[in-house]
This record gives sequence, C-alpha cells and structure tokens, in this order.
Amino acid sequence: MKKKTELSIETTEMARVLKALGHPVRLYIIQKLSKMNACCYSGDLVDEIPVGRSTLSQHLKELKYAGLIQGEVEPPYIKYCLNKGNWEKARKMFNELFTENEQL
Amino acid sequence: MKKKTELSIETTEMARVLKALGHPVRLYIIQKLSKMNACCYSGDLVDEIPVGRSTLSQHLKELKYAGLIQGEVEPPYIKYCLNKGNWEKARKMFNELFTENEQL
DNA sequence: TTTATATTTCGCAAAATAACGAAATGATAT
DNA sequence: ATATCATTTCGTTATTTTGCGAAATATAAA
Repeated sequence: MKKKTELSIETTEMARVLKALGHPVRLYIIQKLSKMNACCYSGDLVDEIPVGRSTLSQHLKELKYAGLIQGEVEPPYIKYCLNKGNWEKARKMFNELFTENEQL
Repeated sequence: MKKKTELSIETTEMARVLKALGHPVRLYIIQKLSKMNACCYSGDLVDEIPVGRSTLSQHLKELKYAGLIQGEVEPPYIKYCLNKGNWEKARKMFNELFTENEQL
C-alpha cells in the first residue's frame, strides 16, 4: 500500500473518547461515576479534586461533549451521571482493542 | 471530605496511557500492532498514515515513552512492537474501569 | 426586591501538542 | 571515502489545552 488513506472514522472517534479520558481530573470523575455507579455534583467534586471551580466546570463540559456524562438540572445543583449508552459503547470499543485477532 | 487531596498515582498513570492513545495516529498504530499481533516499521506506517515522517517518528516516540511500544534496532530499520507487559497492565486497568463495583 | 447559592462563561496567560521540512545520525554498500 | 537508506532530532510555527479569577446566569429563600 502506497496510498495515504484517511484514518477511519471509528479510529478517530475512539481517539476522541480516549483523549477525553486522558486527563487525571476527567479520569477521576469517570472512575468515580463508573465504580460507584452513582451521580455527583460539581460542588462535591471541587472538594476532592485539586482544581478550581471554573476549571472543573470546563472538564465536565468536555466529558459531556465527548458523550461520556450527562448533566441533569436539579436546582440549585446540576447532577452529573454517566451516559450509560455511550459508556457501554466505549466498553465494547475497548474490549475490541484488547482482543487480539488476525485481520485488520 | 473537604480536603483537596492529590489525585492518586494510579489515576495519574492511567490518564497518561489514555492520553497517549488519544490521538488518531497513535491509536491506529496501537490498533494495528494489537489486532495483528505483529510488529511494524516506521517506513511501512508512513505509507498508510496521512502524516510526514518526522511527525510519525514523534508519535512513535510518545508511544514508547508511554511504555506502550518498544523499538528494536534492526539496521537499517527499527522494528516496533507492542510492549506486551505494559499492554497487559493496560488491559487490566481498563477492565477495572469498566467493572462496576461499590467501593471507591 | 434583595440576598444567597451553585454553577458556568468570559478573558486571559502559560504551557503543551501537532505538524512540517531541513539537517543530523548511524549503518551499510560502492 | 562517498553515497545511500531509514529514521530521528532540531528549529519553527500554529493550534489546542489547561488553569485561574472575575463576572454572568439561574434559581430559590428572606
């Protein structure tokens, strides 16, 4: 093969998810939501994570944009939970990545 | 908890791996090495991936730094393979991430 | 209506990343 | 000694990311 093809959409999409997870603060949030199978509030997180409120908000926004979490308005709070559907998709992608098979 | 602790080393380390995988070119390389259970040369990759030689080299360096691949000098080539040990570690980390359990 | 509370957006600065081509490296072949 | 080949390093530029505090938003309580 001498042709430079574009990388597949699947690869690009998966890289986007990995990138969203590739920051300690964001990974911590996802670990927490995943492991405890729970939801959380920005105000709780800001006490556990060494980062300011506005920065935390920015990270939550990115996780939301990547489709990994979703926010539910619950005045005066916003409750953040895993996006179960996309999380399951991610699980499958990762599984496939770690499953050795012969074809490309 | 009102104390802002540092994020754990485990989380920080895992984020580093995820970050290394969070770029389409790097993910493509890892997918290839993982799925085909094979090794490859920079010169082969440069024909498949829409990026220049020096840029590709940079990405390989990052994957190496993250411990995901290793290079074996085989003049005049360099043969890149998955770092099996670390790859297995990564697999376990990911598995744990996707395994719901109650404790944090 | 004013006050308080939780969170986000804005504006900015510093740092990191991505990409490129030219030049360097290291090895072999002529 | 010179030429060739695969790859990396260097120097640079453009873009993105990260982080902060101040200001804005939205909602509820006094």
